[in-house]
Amino acid sequence: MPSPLVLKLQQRDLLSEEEQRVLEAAGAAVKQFQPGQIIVHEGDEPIWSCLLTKGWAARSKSLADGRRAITAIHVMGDFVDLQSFLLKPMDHSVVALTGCTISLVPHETLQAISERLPHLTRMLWLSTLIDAAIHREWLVARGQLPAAGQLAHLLCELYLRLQVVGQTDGWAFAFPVTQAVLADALGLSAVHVNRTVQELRRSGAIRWAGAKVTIQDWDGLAAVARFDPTYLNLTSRSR
Amino acid sequence: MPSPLVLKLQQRDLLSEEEQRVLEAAGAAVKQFQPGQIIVHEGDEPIWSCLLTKGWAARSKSLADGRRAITAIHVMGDFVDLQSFLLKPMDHSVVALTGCTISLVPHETLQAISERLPHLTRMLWLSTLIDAAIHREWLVARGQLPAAGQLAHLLCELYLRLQVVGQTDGWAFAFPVTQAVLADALGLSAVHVNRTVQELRRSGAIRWAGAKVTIQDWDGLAAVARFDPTYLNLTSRSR
DNA sequence: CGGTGGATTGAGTGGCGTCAACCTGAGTGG
DNA sequence: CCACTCAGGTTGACGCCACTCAATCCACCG
Repeated sequence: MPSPLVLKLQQRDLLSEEEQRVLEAAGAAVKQFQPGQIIVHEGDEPIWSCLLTKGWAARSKSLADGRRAITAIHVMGDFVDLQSFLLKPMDHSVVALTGCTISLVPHETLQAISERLPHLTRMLWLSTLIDAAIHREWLVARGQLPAAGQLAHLLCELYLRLQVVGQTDGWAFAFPVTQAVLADALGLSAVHVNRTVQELRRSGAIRWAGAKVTIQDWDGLAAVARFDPTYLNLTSRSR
Repeated sequence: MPSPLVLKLQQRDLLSEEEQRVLEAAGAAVKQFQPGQIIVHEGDEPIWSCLLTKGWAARSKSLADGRRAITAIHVMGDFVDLQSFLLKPMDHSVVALTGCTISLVPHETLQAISERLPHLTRMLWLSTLIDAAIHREWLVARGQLPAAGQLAHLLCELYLRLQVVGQTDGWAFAFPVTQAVLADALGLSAVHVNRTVQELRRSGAIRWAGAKVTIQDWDGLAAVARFDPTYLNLTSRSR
């Protein structure tokens, strides 16, 4: 059974046996985190990068006045701070949203990959490029969509990303995230997130109870969100 | 005289003679664009990437209803669509904001670099990571700052980026961009951008006449913007 | 059974959007 | 040399989306 990271990359291009082996062996240690715990601190200069193998995490930046902004939500298989290999110091923190299992990949290992395995290097590069594409998409949503559109967009995106790593169940997926977290991710207030969730529920596009979201009307949801999955690069081609 | 791209990368880590030579020789052709002209179309799968050697450009995404969102503003020395080397098809367009000179770098050349020059590859990777860091910073500003803060943030960022490529003149820089473009970049209406510009002028933080912006009070501007330049990675270290 | 985190609801407010008019300067042509 | 045009900047009136504050509900848990 391939790891979720391999699944994710294989979706975009074939990995050789050797590349898969190198990736599976890249983690030097495994660490557990509690919900709310900080996985990587803003300002740090880590000597390894964190591969999220279980749970949900977010990149967050806290402002002087106590507010915080979430700039990315990560799921199983995401290399949450791969960029810290080259980008130092960390300009944001990584927080565990649920209990998390993290595999620590030493920067030495990434350095070695970049020296000896050009194609695998490009695939890792690609995964940071997809992160950037997601950021751009969030920026568009922020500027142009009303709250319901933004929330719908996030749900569409997460559904597809979870599907890639086998974490969906038909049209449903586990979404163990509080509305306060969503507020920080969408740039809305918690109160307004709540009203927006209800709006989507009432429209019949989704069902959302506890930590489980079910998409009842993909087309409707995608229409509200103006969702176009191109940016996720979910097709396999030579890279 | 090194090219602006070399200047930009040298700011982050030393480039060897060979790496500089390769970069300077990477452009296979030069192309001119008029203001408003589209440099790369959304949906295309270019076989080269565009290095902006003169002028201003933006990444933009237009929505069904005719609105457009600008997700990045680029200046001399920026590799505007380096990501199209690995990320296909283009999920957004690149537009010339002024007259532009573009140097076309074939993906073949980038491929060759990635196979033979690991350090230079990491430096190019780095430059896309800085783009992503800028996206994150914009996301934070969008969610957490009022209009004046957002605009101030953009000005602080552009000032530093222009300084790296020698395009500032003391505290002043040329900023040949209409308020309508700014509106699309900040997710505001053109009318509100206008009022916000006036607010910053009145506060004494900047002077802004025609296409020239002068920062009169950096600390004040940075305070309004909650600006912290860490994310631009403007220090040299081994990468 | 009280405590606690999260979801929900209501009332009142304000930042920013829209619409629409007007101003200004640069370029053009008669 | 002036009328005209046009893009971009500026201003005012008015409305709405989303914010804040504050209370209440609910489920779970020690």
